[in-house]
Amino acid sequence: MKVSDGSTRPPALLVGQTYPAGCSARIVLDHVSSKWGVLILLALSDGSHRWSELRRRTDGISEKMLAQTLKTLEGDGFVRRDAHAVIPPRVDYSLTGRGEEVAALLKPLTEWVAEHADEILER
Amino acid sequence: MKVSDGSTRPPALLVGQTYPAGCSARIVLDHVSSKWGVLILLALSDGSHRWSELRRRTDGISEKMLAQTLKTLEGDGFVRRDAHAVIPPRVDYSLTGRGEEVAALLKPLTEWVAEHADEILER
DNA sequence: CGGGATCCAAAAAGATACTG
DNA sequence: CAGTATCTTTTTGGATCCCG
Repeated sequence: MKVSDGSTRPPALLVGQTYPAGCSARIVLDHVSSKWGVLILLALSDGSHRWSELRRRTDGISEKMLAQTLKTLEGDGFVRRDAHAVIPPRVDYSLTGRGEEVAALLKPLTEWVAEHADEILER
Repeated sequence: MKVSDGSTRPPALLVGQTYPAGCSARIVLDHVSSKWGVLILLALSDGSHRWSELRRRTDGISEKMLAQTLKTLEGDGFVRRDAHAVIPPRVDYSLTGRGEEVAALLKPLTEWVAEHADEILER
């Protein structure tokens, strides 16, 4: 008899490992802790922003990566997208409740890094 | 008269932005929050481990990326490398004080993600 | 065992042009 | 303005060989 639940993903925890490759935690962690994911979650942590604002605030990001990262974060339910039917178009992005939760956890990390970065890189 | 301090890196903060591209905070943040950086800091947060252990614990990592990530984290002063002059060679990796600090900040994030990942990805 | 060096294939990121 | 489509460049990863 088959006991598989049909999932193709590895379990969340294996003894002696951090997380198995391809497990759900690794997938979501990659989204959240990705180079641009962190910065966008951070940029949205002080409220709603438009596409063009996010592009400026997230210095150095390409349009492609902004679109891609926003879609990923929206797909994970971290970011809400509000498109207004006006001309010229206006789209606002903001954090969901779930997004606020991770952003709150991200914040201490980024603050610690910002405080110590110069010291870390000197030499 | 020139007032530059000789640094080629942007300042740590600019109004209306998260962090400027290429600034020290962004550089260190990329190291810490990188796909493998997070997992290795996490793997070391419960104590010292050997190369081969880290390779197994960090499921899916290649030798190349393990070496590269360890060097980066060592260069940033997050990881300490202890090579014992024995045959066969034995090298232990552990967190420095600074490494413990970031790992402590990383932990709540990874735990939150591990707890919610399945729910986030379902559908 | 714990790597470093090299070469190649694949994937991710970036730049740019174009569109509703 | 807010993207999409396309092309190029960079980064990553795997495999292999070598060495102390």
